[in-house]
Amino acid sequence: MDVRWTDWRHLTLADVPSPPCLAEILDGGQCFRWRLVDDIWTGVVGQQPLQLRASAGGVDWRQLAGTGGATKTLAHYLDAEGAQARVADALPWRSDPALAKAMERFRGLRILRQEPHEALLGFLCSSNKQILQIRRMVEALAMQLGPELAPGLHALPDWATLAKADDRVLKGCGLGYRATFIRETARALARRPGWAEELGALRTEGLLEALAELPGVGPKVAACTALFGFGRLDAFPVDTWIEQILVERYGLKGWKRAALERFGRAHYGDAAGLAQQYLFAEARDGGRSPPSRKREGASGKKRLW
DNA sequence: GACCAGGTGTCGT
DNA sequence: ACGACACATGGT
Repeated sequence: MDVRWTDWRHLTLADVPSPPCLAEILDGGQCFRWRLVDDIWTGVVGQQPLQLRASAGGVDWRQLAGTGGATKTLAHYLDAEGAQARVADALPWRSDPALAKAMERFRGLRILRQEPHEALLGFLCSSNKQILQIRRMVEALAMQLGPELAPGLHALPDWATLAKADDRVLKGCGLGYRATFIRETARALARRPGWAEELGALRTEGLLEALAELPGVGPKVAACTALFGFGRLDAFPVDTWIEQILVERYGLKGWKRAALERFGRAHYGDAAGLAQQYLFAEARDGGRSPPSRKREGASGKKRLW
């Protein structure tokens, strides 16, 4: 349990997130690899264990003692130079009060630059599950099948490992019926190690179609993988939360998810996925009751982060 | 115990 | 093409 870390270093961020916003970035449901203990975030970026904490002007961070520098990795992962802040300004917030409110409340929110592998694996676990449960599944997969990088800190398993994994081990990770999705997708991708580069060469529309050919990948998981794993800011995942907020704020009752996805991409434009992230954070913020078909329970007051 | 969860696959019309 | 339902598991 004894992990040796370097001294803290500072990373300046172009658009500084507040501590709650940093929590939303790291643990709001776009990524499932970070956990918070005593104001310090611990996670794994690719093959690199890292720790983060909020800091004036950016974040403080450190890595395992004796490992190669991770400055560039982290700067890219967090979009330190602020590419997203610039495209965010092109979103239609001037004419869209709902979006403007969310962008103001979550200033500094950003899409993490995850690897395609991590995003796909994480969102293969996501169907019909709460974010907390997804994080536990991904953590279990790492602990059970991923290479150990430091005591208690594991990378995610690769597709070849997942393809060969004992069914009982997968089920033991709490995957439920998703174990089949993961095993079958792993079998398909283990045979082509260059899958991410191949798919990455496609335009977003083609990327979404290609991803959706994988078992367990429908429109929503494909959009999340494109957005979070391939950096396609024009991808627009529509889940229960986004569906609710679009229906509520734009009067789109009765619209189907495919139609809502088209609406989102048309209305928000090239950075629709970033707009989605603001709306998602807003929808889940403040212990609002989840989008329920039946009741608006007045008792649902828990913070998920 | 019933109901729900950042959906998807598979059936019926 | 669209709607309904099952799906494993864990939490409330």
